Amino acid sequence: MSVFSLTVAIDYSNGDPHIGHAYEKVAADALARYRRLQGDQVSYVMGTDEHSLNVARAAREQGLTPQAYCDKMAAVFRGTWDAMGISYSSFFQTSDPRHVRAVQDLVSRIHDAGHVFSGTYRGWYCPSCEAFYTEKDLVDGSCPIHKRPAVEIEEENYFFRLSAFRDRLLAHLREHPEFIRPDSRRHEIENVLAEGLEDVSISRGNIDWGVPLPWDPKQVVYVWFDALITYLSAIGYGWDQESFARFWPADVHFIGKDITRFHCIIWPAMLMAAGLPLPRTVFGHGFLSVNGEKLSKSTGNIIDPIAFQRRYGRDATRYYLLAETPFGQDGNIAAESFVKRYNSDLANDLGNLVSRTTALVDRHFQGRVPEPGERDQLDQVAAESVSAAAEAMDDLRIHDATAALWRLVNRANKYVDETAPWRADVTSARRSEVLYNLCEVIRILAIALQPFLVDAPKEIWTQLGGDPAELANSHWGDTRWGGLRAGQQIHRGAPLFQRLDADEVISKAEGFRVTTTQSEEPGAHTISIEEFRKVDLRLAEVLSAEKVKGADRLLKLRLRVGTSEREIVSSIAQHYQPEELVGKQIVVVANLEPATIRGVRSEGMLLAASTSDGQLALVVPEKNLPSGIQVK
RNA sequence: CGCGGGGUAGAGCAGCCAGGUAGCUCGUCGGGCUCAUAACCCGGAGGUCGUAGGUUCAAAUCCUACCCCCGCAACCA
Repeated sequence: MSVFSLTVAIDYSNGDPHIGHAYEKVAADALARYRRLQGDQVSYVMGTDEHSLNVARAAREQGLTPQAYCDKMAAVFRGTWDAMGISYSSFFQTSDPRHVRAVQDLVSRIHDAGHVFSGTYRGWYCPSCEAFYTEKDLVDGSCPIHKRPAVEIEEENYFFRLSAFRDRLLAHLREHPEFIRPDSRRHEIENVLAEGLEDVSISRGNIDWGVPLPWDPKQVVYVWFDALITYLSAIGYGWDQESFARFWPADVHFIGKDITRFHCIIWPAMLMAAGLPLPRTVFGHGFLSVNGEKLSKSTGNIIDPIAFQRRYGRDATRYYLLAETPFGQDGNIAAESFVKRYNSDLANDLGNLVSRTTALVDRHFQGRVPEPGERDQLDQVAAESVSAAAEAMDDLRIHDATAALWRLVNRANKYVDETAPWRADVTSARRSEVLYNLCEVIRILAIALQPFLVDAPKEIWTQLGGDPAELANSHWGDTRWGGLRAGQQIHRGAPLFQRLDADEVISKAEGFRVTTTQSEEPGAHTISIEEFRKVDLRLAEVLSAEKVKGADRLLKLRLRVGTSEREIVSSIAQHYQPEELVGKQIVVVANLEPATIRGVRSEGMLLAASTSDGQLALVVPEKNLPSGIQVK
């Protein structure tokens, strides 16, 4: 028996699961189920990424210990995947003591092998939290708790000598082009490598929520290092050597394209440093949008996969995610495309095929599968369809696999029309072989559809009169023609997929609603009048404006503030032409600590309102007043 | 000149690497069938393949220039 090992990205346990999470899990689930059908022993690993400051904060806000909060969130995620029929074999939390030990073990190996040195780390620090943030944590460059700009600060900690692995990584990519897929992502990584690598910090001080470094417990392992190691710990690294030896290296890591670099550069370098084999393939899949708008954790626009499948069924949810968009490319979710795909593929093609076939068997053969005879080449069509589907799955082209199976569905529907078994002038023998062929096609589909749909295959099998346990134990090879026994009693059932009313789905858009959670209620944190007075807001007049070279978003503005002049840099180049700003009055923060951006000194900051989807408007006085006067 | 992907019927995509009647799904129009979930099957209309040049007997496909979108990187006082 061969082994197949795959993973999905562990989820940041700081928000509810949304359709984007579900997409990756469903795709991986299709692959896992397919490999099991092929007889493999499959490991499918997922989990939650918990050692983040935001997690600790959310726990505090809810009056829970970080661990209690993480367990609660893990239960939410697990519950979602269970409900969707995701057949994971291991769900691992990074707070699991076994994971903590695994991280310490691996980091020690890298350290002992001489790939770690101490150095100075520069990062974003929030004085109010007394803690460092990653860019991932920051909201518009500010601390997510206190909403004030994080300060760039330095700290002594430990570094991983990533730069030393550049040549080996390049060589690996050359020898194993399948290491990064799709190809476009490999090109991206090749370019990054060509430009050279910088060593990366792997620890943080001043944090107590995380994995302590074995050789310096005052520091914790940087969350990314920590998170990646889940791929090892979840399958037994450090606690079940036999399991680990069996399931490592992974065959595939499924990840979102945003984290390609971590998985294609840092992760393999870590493994090289620790003397472990690399995973065969890292697959960076595309992102889903909803009605053309990006899903994003920070703006909180999500579709709840559970609400969606409660309304439309989990097979429809799975099928839509898998068949609508080529895995690897970005996709869009919309009520219009969903209802079309549901009605045409699931209801009209597949469901109706089963319905008309069982109806004919019912009527003409008292519900018993008739005797086989001439196959009319349907056996060949079935074999081609099934093998094309297998080939597509082996190549991780999941949507091609469903398309291949639907070629059989469509051919069978056409066959019904060609043979017209309902007609009175069709001989009983002819009708018998035709309907056997159709039933056999349906049986084959029930087996081959199992990776993609979890409920419909059972229903089809049962309607055909088969034993569900037999289907559960079926093998991909059972799609060979002729497996159906004549005489089997069929049980005509309700339509597999009831057609949806397109107008109703589109107008109500149930389950599609994008819920935008406010990141924070206005006024949640109050400041005193004294604190406000510290901010020196002034009216200023734009004397001149020009683009900052080498930066797409930056404009350099020369301002008159009262009797003095100053320059500020602002990221509004995509919203305003330099010339249209000249002469305008704007509001600036006049006593902001100067900073140098892109080599240009900026003495202050202008006020503008912006939305998450990229609209921006300058704050300007309602009528012109002398520049330099205070705004309050 | 930072790197990469892309611009093909109303929509979404394939074809391009290995030039030679432009294909698929949905929609649309017409027909057939009436077993079936008003489903199924057949046929039609609809494309100067981003623009302009070039190579060639022949270019969506190769070459050059340009325009426009989208990622990544950079940048975000």
